[in-house]
Parts: sequence; structure tokens; C-alpha cells
Amino acid sequence: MHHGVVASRSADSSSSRHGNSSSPIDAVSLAIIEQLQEDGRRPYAAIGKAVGLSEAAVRQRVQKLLDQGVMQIVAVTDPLTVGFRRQAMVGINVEGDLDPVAEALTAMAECEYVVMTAGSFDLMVEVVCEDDDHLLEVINKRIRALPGVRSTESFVYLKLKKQTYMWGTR
Amino acid sequence: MHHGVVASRSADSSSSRHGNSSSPIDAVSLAIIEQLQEDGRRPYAAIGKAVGLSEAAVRQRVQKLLDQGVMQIVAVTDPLTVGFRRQAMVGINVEGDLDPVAEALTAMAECEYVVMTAGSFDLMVEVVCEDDDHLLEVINKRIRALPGVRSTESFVYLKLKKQTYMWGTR
DNA sequence: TTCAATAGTCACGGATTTCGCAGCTAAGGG
DNA sequence: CCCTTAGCTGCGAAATCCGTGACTATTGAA
Repeated sequence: MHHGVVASRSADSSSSRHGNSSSPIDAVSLAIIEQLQEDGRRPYAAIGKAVGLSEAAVRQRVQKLLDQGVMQIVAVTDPLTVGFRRQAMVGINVEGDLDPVAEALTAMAECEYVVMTAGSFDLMVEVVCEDDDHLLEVINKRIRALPGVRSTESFVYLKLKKQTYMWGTR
Repeated sequence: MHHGVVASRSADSSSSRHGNSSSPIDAVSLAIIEQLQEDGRRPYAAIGKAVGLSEAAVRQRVQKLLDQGVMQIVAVTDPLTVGFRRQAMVGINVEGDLDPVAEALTAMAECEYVVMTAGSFDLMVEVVCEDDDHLLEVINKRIRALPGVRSTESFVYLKLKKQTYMWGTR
């Protein structure tokens, strides 16, 4: 992520409550993000009215947030309704350097989510597959075949109870 | 998610081959979704040109996909840049019925992701917190205090390597 | 202090997009 | 066969988007 520094609007200095070096986001941009988390296609003018800014200012801030990689506006689908019926979280233990393994996992289309962790797993990966055969192939043939992978443990999803994208909205 | 049945466009009957309840999305809608996964604000006319449909048709299909809950168009942020510096996956073992515990977790703002699993954990939860104190409080004071929770195991995130929202784009 | 230089915002067109509606066609059901 | 439903198209009117130039603080250096 780029660490571009957003000019701090000193007007509302209370905004810098939670953060310092890594908080390039002021309260107004946060409010804009919240608006777009409710509806990614909301018009700039409507957002401006909600956050107290002109349409053009909102547009520029949104563009900057997108350019900086702070947020992205995308369609998010329910995997089940688009044909992916088997999902699993896979915990992985690695021998030696984690990075090459993580890179290889990242390159797999079926791995939606790859994270290095502290604890009894070195890596955790969310795998999204079409069916059981597909899932089996990914885990047993591709993940476990990666050099450095010592062991894996799978947690097949039975029911997804919650999935939000509301970071920063609290 | 709602299980509303999308009217099958018999034009592309190959899609509903063995299809019944779980294949409500035809190829054209999938193409539309892919366009919106690249850019959630892409104009309907541009999408129409890409998928071979009129602007109005794209608009109607997008609206239907949103109404049905098949997809949503939202802003997704990088937790780190918006002030959430500690994340963890928490595996949970439960005594008795899973549902009440899952419901309680779902109600917590810090729990972004709650899923019931098969394997050595009954539930897996992704927790997003501002700092270590916050994380400790959520895990030790709130999650472990829930009635029915027998044990938990935490995997603190060290580095997020991949996070996509490309279901259906493959 | 003074003076650029910079960043952020606003205002205001013209181009583009969105929106609502009417009409058309094909598929099914009675 | 008639009727209904669902989906698509085309077309104006309204709204939105987008580029641009001017204005205002703020910063940093002379």
C-alpha cells in the first residue's frame, strides 16, 4: 500500500483519534467510505450532501482513495449462487521460508484469501471450489504438493453466518 | 441469502442443463458481474457493449441481481489504512448447540466473518480490531465468555498476502 | 514578515449517463 | 387460440459525471 499522506484537515482535529502514522484518512474521507459501503454507486452529489462537501470535492477524494489503494469499489457475490459450493479454510505448516509458499498460494485462483499467521499454523488460506472433487484436487494435489509444505489441516465450511465489508464503518 | 429463482433465459438453454435450484445465473449475468468486479461504477452502457446487451437491459439485470442478493456493489477498504491494525482468525469449539454461539458472534461488530466448519473447530471467526488491547478484550472477555464456548485458538495475522473478491470471474 | 508553492475546495459549463416508459417479441399456461 | 409474463430495445428528459479555472488556507523558505 502506498503511504501517501493525505493533508490533514486541521478543522476537525478530533478525527485523529485512533491513529497517527498509519492514519492518512480523516473523518470526512471515512464518512465518504461509509456512504460507499452502503451503496458503491451512490452519486457524488448525494455523498457530498451527506458529508458536507461539494460534488467535485467528493469526486476528487474518492479518486484519490482509489488511486492510493485505500479502498476499491467492486461487486461482491455470494459464492453459493454463482456456482461455488465447497469452501474451506486451510491451515498450513511450512518448513523453512514462508514467502515462496505464500506466493504460490496467492497465484492460485481458488485461493481467495492468503494470510500469514502466528499460532499453530504458519499460513491460513480460504479456498473456494465448485464441488468436492475440485476441493480435493486443490488441497491434496496442489497445496500439499508445494515444496516446503509440511502439513495441512482443512476446515470445510458448513454454513456461512456472516460476511461483511464494513471496516471503518463502526 | 435469498434463494429467489432467476427466470431462465431459454435462449442459452445449455446453462440450465442439469440446472435446477442452484444455477440461477446465466452466462450473460455472469459477464455483467465480471465487469462490475473490475469496476463497480462502470457505466451500464459500457457494460452493455462488453456483454452484448442494451444499456437498459444491463440496468434491469443489475437491479435484479442486487434485489436478489446475488451480488452487492460496495466499497471495500484495506483494514490497516483505516485504523484496524490487529486481526486474527479464531477457531472455536462449542459445547451443545452451535447456533446461539454463532448468533452472538454475528452480533459483534468486530467479527467480520463467522462460519460453521467441519474439522477440529466448530466455528471460525475473523476478528478485526484496532490494537492489541482491543483484540485481547474481544477474544478473552467477550468470545470466551459466551455460554457454550468450550475453547478457542487464535491465529493473529502477521501479513495479509491476498484478498480478492473475484468469485465467478474465473 | 513576505512571498511563492502546494493542497484542497468550489462553481460552472458540456458531455455522458441514468432513468422511466412505451412498444415489441418469445415462451408458457389455460 | 388468447392471455399473461418476462425480457429486451429505443428514446427523450432529468440527473450525473468530468474537466477546468479561480479562490483560500497552509507551509516553508528567503
